[in-house]
Amino acid sequence: MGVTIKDIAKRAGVSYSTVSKALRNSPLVKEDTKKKIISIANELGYQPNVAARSLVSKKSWTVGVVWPTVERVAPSTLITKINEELEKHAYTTLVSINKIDTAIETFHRFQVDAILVFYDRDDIDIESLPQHSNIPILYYGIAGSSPFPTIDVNRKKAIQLAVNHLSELGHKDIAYIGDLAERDLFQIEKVKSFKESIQQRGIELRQDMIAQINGLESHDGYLAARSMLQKKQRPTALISASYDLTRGILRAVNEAGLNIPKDISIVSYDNIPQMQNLVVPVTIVGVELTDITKKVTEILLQMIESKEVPSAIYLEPELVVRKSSAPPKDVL
Amino acid sequence: MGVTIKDIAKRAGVSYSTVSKALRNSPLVKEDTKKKIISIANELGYQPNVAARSLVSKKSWTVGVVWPTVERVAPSTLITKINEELEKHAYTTLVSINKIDTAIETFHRFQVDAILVFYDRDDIDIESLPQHSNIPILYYGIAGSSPFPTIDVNRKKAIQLAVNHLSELGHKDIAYIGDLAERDLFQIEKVKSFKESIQQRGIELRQDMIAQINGLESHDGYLAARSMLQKKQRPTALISASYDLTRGILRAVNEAGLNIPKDISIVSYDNIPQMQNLVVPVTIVGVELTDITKKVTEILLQMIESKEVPSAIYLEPELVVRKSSAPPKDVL
DNA sequence: TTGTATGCGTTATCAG
DNA sequence: CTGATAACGCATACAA
Repeated sequence: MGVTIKDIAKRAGVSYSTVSKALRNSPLVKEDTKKKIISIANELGYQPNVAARSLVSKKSWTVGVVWPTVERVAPSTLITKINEELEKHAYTTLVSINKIDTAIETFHRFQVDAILVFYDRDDIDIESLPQHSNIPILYYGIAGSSPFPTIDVNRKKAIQLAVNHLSELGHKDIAYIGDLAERDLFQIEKVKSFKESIQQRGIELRQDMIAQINGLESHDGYLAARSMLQKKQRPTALISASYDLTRGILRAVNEAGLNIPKDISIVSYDNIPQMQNLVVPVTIVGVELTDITKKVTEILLQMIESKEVPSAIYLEPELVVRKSSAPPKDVL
Repeated sequence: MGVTIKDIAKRAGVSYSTVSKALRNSPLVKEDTKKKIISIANELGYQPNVAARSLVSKKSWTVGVVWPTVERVAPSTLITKINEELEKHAYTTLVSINKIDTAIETFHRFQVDAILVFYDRDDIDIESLPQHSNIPILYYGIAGSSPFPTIDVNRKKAIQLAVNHLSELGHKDIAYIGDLAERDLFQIEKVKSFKESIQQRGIELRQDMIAQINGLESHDGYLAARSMLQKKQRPTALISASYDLTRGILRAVNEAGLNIPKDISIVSYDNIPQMQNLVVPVTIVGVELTDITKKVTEILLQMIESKEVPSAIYLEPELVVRKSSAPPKDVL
């Protein structure tokens, strides 16, 4: 059996309520007694029983993260960072990889203080979700796609920034390389935004400027870019949907003997530091990772304190211009 | 506040102890009463409070999984499967992505029934781990590298099988493609076994037959294979350390215009179904995924029932010969 | 400054 | 079959 405050009390020759106070660092306990109790607790390897504690205090100091698509790499960095951030505020995070409804159920049973849901597929059965949960639930995804408050990094706006940037430089033949096959809301959102933005700039939308690929791995980007570059009317600029794709694209461009940005410009989604360290520092659009984690943590804490939060929180993406984008040849 | 059995009792006009029994499907409650109570519970959206339950019954029906290296893709499928398997036995699994010692601490506070630790780095501070835990801990890794009982899929043996298979076919120039840069125990173990096995077969160990690569992505395998194939004394067989690497290797071989298995044989680690669906069905070594998940679950359940388990459980890898391996040309 | 008593939601034991 | 009641480990209002 685990060691309890009663065991400590016995050893210290005090009542167990004094132990409880001492361990919670209450000012109502003499320093000497406190020290003694704490040292005994450490000696015995005491771990407070969450069950008992949260039963009485109705707080578990735990945030549940719902992450049914573990296989996807993208959110893992994000989750790691959010975990670190929450730790600073004394919260522990626990992850469930079950499907969304059972995961939420589990976290209810565990009485976590808040739930963060990651989900990017379009196959959620909204009906099956608890319509009013007594535990606050925050969604990370696309505003409006779920009944919960949602943090949206505004992929729509990000792609728009990319298109506008290239268009302002004078590009007319802009291609988009991103996954179309997956039933992935984030990818769908980005392609949609590409089409809209192109038309808003008064550029004719050519279907062959949208790559047909089936994955988000580096190699998928490579293949897509290669076939793009072989076209008779080759694009003068490429927009990539992710870091991994960009790496592949860079390889294809290199193999084709083209110069970036002289022969072709590249703008990539994903605002992460690694983008600077590629063969050519790449122009990027997106919300900075630390901005996301900070915001997510902030909102979660607000929800826990039962403050009102808006139903949609948009994070503003930025455009960071680097060496990979420049005016096209004919404009120079 | 959440709804409790007392709320249900009030609505049903019975005592809350009757409700408790009814919900646990006790035979001591009349069917009618039971039905009524259950329907009220559903109506109210009742969720049993794990805190209270595990406080009295000393069982949380939960297994904690320690997985500090979320960014690594490899274990994710495994964890998903283990989760499914445990579900069949009424257990919930919760994942912690914290570092190993704090994760174990957390799970202690949550009083989970067992802890499964995934860790493949060599930088664990064994001293910092609880030396005797009242909660059973199972390690997934390399036997002997931790103080806990360990499930070991015997990578050593697997690579040996690969080497022997190729050697028996008549190959002498066998190269190994796997990551050497990472401080990853699994990779280290495999390279080590390659060297030993080669020598055991009386083949001279050439250092240039071990690829120097820095990652486990498909593209890393591609690059490594390409440079291998350009050597003056080209290997007649390649052993790959993982599925992803193999995909890259296949591409490189194809580009070089070589035929598998006529010009070169391929044997890959990772016993997963996808291996059959590559351009050439690939000969593989390793323990089948389902064998691993079944075994892990079995051992976990045994530990929970406080049965003794051996300190090292080796899972026997198998060799599945497919189209990608054949005798070298000179032997034909 | 310390100790006593109560209750959190549930299960389990015992009496009705 | 059903209903009191004790106990699980802890925090806290209150008493000493």
